[in-house]
Amino acid sequence: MSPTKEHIILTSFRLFLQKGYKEVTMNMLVKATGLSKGAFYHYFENKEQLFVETLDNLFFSISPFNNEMIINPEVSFFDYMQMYIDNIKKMAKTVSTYVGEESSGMGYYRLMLDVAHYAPDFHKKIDASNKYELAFWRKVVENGIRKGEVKEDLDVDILANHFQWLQDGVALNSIFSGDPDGLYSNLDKVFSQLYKIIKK
Amino acid sequence: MSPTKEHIILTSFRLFLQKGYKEVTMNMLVKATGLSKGAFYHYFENKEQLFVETLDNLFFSISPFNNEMIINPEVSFFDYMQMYIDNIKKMAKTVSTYVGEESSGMGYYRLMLDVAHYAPDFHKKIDASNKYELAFWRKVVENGIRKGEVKEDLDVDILANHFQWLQDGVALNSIFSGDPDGLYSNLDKVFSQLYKIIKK
DNA sequence: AATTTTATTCCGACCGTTCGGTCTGTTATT
DNA sequence: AATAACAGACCGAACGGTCGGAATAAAATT
Repeated sequence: MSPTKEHIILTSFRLFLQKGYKEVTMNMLVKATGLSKGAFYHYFENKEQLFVETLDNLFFSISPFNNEMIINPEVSFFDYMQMYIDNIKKMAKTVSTYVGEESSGMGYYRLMLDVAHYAPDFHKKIDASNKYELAFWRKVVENGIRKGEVKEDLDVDILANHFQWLQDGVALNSIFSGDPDGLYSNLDKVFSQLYKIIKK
Repeated sequence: MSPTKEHIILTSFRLFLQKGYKEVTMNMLVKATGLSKGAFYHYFENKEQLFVETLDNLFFSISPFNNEMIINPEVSFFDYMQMYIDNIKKMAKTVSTYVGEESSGMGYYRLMLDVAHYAPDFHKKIDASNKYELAFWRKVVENGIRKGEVKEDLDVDILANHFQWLQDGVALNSIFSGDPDGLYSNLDKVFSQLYKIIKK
């Protein structure tokens, strides 16, 4: 990909993440990139395609999962929990790298809503990502039960969902309360206590 | 308040809830109300003030709490949990009454983001509402512990937050997955299992 | 009670601005 | 010489908002 195009995409992503699709105008993008209208419409058909291509390149690369997250039967439930929190932390760092300092994580949710509205196809990708995350928790829970670390009279699906939902809720709340750092400490606290009561 | 103004506010709220602030144009509102530009700008200074006033009248009246939710020491933790779920259900029903059928609950979150952006003062109200909800859970948990229904070696604050975050996470997920009814069943499942493990 | 005056409510054509997008021309690359 | 990479003036449409006036209701005067 041409360096100019890459520059456009990165700058656009930053702005979309800060303000959302509708709030970002082409002239803002032109100004922010230091380029011209001509350059934009040379590389992209229209604003919507630019948005979609931007998402395709960067939005879905932000994921709390990496290669280390592949399930290893040796690793304990507790360690996976910590690993998960670390990855959330990394992901948040990645987002704030793109977005600079402003707008905290609010833009991330805004963008998810825009995705649902302007690029309904990507909605499936978000769905798939959620499914993947759920499958992760499912395996971790199963593993924990098999190893005798976690109580066995618990419904695996519900507990897997429990962790995922809890993470979503904490993230949502830390974003809306404007306390991005609360995400980690709160996640740590509530996960630890939950672990304490599901531990055999 | 004049019936016309009330009509404007209700119609506007419906549309804002469906599409978000920027996506709703004055002409759409004019058409939807069956009135005219003149009528709008007779009652409101500009679009933003209309938005703010609409929120003030309707958005903040939607709350999962009503008079029955005042803490009664006689009521068990379990019953409060059920009551809470019922109120969530009622709240969702209220929203869908306003919004008609479309747009599910996605619009609710979109509107919360718009609130944070266009009416930062209301951000405090959302905060206050969260604090209130948290205080509710806190009392319920304390009461549950005092009555010997809930394990006493649990941190009250964390557990109170736990329930609230969990609710947020389930709501967020059911909205994004486009399964509004999943909210109730999932909430029921995960709350029940959580209850099982915090029960003395 | 009838009539005039005043104020309110509402209409819709219209305004300036901004939006996404186009098009012609210039510069750099091959 | 030909093509790709940009620049930026420009366009029609749509935006939020204005304004003079018509319709209606309320108050005042006769």
